[in-house]
Amino acid sequence: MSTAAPVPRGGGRDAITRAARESFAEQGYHGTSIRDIARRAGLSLSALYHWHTGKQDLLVLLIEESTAEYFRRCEGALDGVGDDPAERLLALVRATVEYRVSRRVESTIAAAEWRNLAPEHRARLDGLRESAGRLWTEIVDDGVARGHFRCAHPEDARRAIVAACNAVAQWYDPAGDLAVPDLVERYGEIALRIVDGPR
Amino acid sequence: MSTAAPVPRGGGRDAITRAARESFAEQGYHGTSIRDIARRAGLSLSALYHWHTGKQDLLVLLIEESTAEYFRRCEGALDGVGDDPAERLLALVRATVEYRVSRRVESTIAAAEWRNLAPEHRARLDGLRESAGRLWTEIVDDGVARGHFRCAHPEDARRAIVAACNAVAQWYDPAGDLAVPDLVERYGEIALRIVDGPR
Amino acid sequence: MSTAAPVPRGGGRDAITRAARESFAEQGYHGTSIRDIARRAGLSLSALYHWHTGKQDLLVLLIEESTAEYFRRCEGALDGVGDDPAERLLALVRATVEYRVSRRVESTIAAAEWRNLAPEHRARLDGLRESAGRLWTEIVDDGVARGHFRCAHPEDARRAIVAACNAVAQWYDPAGDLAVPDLVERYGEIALRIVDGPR
Amino acid sequence: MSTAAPVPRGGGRDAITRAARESFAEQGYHGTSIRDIARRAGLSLSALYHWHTGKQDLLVLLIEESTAEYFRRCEGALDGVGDDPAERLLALVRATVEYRVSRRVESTIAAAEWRNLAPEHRARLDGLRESAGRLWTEIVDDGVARGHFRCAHPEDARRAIVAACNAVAQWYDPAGDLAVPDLVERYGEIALRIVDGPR
DNA sequence: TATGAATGAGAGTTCATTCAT
DNA sequence: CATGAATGAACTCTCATTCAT
Repeated sequence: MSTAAPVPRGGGRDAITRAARESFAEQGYHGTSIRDIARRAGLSLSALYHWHTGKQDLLVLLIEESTAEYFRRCEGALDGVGDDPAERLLALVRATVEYRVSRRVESTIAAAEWRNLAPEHRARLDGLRESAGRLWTEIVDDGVARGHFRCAHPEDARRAIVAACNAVAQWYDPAGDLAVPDLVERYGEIALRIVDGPR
Repeated sequence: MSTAAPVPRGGGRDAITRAARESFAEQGYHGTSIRDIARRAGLSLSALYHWHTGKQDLLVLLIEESTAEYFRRCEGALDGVGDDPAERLLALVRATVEYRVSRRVESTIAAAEWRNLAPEHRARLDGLRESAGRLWTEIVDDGVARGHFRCAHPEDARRAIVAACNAVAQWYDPAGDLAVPDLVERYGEIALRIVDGPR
Repeated sequence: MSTAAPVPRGGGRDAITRAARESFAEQGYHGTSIRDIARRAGLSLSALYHWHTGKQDLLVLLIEESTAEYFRRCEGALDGVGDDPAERLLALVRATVEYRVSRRVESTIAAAEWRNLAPEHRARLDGLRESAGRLWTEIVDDGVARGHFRCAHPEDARRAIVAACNAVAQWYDPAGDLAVPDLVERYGEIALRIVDGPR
Repeated sequence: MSTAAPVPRGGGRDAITRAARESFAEQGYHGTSIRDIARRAGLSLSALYHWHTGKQDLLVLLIEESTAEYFRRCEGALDGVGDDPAERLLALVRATVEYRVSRRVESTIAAAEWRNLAPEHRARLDGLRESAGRLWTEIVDDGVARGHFRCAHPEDARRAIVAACNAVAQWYDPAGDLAVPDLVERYGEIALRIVDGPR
């Protein structure tokens, strides 16, 4: 099902994170044993401990890296556009959808296994998560305030948009016919409809 | 954190399912030990096995019951309305949102732990799940076909609506200010916007 | 595989010993759970404890009863014959073979599960067992002393005869063609050959 | 009662099989817990699982190895002699008796715990067992056919001989006065008497 | 008589992890 | 860099048994 190929010299670290990524995604954090990961990576248990301090370490690694990337993508996307709410909303939709399809596995792990982060790590990452959340709120609120968006319940509009974008990871098939830019456009359209913005 | 009250004689079965419900929701299926459940239920480990055949049994029980209820609610809701697509869509939104908030815990467990159902049970329940999914598809497709809905990508519209409704379970607070009928109205409005239907 | 028929009133006790007999024979003492027995008897666990004090009780019952019967049979057989060693040997062979085929199951249990008797019970039954053993020794020794049997190693002759007779329980099929009297005659012949007695 | 000496590093495997051997022999398969085995081996429970896949594995190991050895011994013994039935019978008696006393413990386990082999393993080993059984049958039948043996019921003769030889494991004391070659001679004599062969 | 409910101890097995080499 | 050997705690589940009714 995976990397049965011999691990290239020095490639141990990568092989392990890759194996952890797949295992956590398929069976969940608690459903995955550290032996599953080692086996999948084609390495010994001890090799795993040579590179990582433990199972939790692997989870943090995967979630932290991909969550940080999401945040960077969001900020980058917003940097590139003006202050028009619709434009900004579309930028955020694009960043989210692209992230969700390009980092399908990690983003799903992040969503499902967040609660299994050790408190110390969760606390730290909660900050990032909320920052990203605030970006959406600011944009929607601003759009409503300036009359670009017409929605009676901006909070719900925001939640609906985010939920719709996130759900993409659950069904999108990178090998299928639908190209990412088209996907982005579709969900931009949906987002604008939800806030009844200009189309 | 829970049922510290002594379990009345013969009340074991309920105490256990209740405890399982809470534990699975908080820590996930694999993250919950049956000792956790027994402790939470205020019973011995063996009592748990007196009432149930095992951990899997408890999971199936919770998921099956609530999934079946969801399906019943959907059909009931559609039975009560005519064949107008918008009306039918609103009925389904109402059934879904009401289910998601009234069975918040079980529905979340169902979503998160579906993969942990033993193959035999999953196979059986997959049927129910798909049937419910079809209800959405039929309505959206019909609305589009008859010109009541204007959306270029009905599949995505459907997914967005479902995702938005489902997400309600993650944040809605039954003890808060927002009443369920209002909640239903808000998400009905959002759904109609997504399909660009009559409002 | 067994008594699925409803248990006749008051027949509880018998149903249970019968079920224990079968279960111990098929799966051994430790391999049999008391629930197996109750299920096989078509009774509740509690009914079992109503009639017996526990699992050990059932084992003792079966072994003791059948061991005592064997001893009685042996003594009875010897009572009926004179003091000719060959005659006496044949009587003992007959008693043993008849016992082994008529109480096939219990005698096998006795042989296999003797070590699982609680020390108190084992001590008591060891006496019976040895008494029976002595009967063989006396006869063989007497036969040798009086010149009726010609064997250099009477101990081994005795062991060989006993082993051969006992083994009958492992293969004899009561429903088969071979009648018990014929069987007895065959093993009588074998026994006489082993001690090189008159034939 | 056993190996109290600290287990030398890397000597785990042997210590465990030795402990299993003793425990199974003394208390039976079901009567032995793997904790018993680990304790007796002077190792932790987990060490046991490091070397073996489970309790069944240990049973198979012991039975398979010793059953195979018995078969090898039989064939070896027959290879070394001509086609005279009496000679061949004596060879088989020797192989059996020697095996039974040199592998007293394992051979007893094999006899008592055969039914506890998982079906897959039992099926495989049943083959070996039957092959060994056929060796006896062929010899006795041949002896009768050629007039070297005079017995009316060769099947029973064969069973009696085998039972007598096997029983040796139950009482023979390697530390006692009786040397194995003498023992072999005694049972050879008994076997020849049973078939009424040339002495 | 007979039952259903409940239990504490222990079953076999797997867990994440450590350590000497 | 990497391994094989070993561990203690925890896992799911079954055991023989008891007790209130």
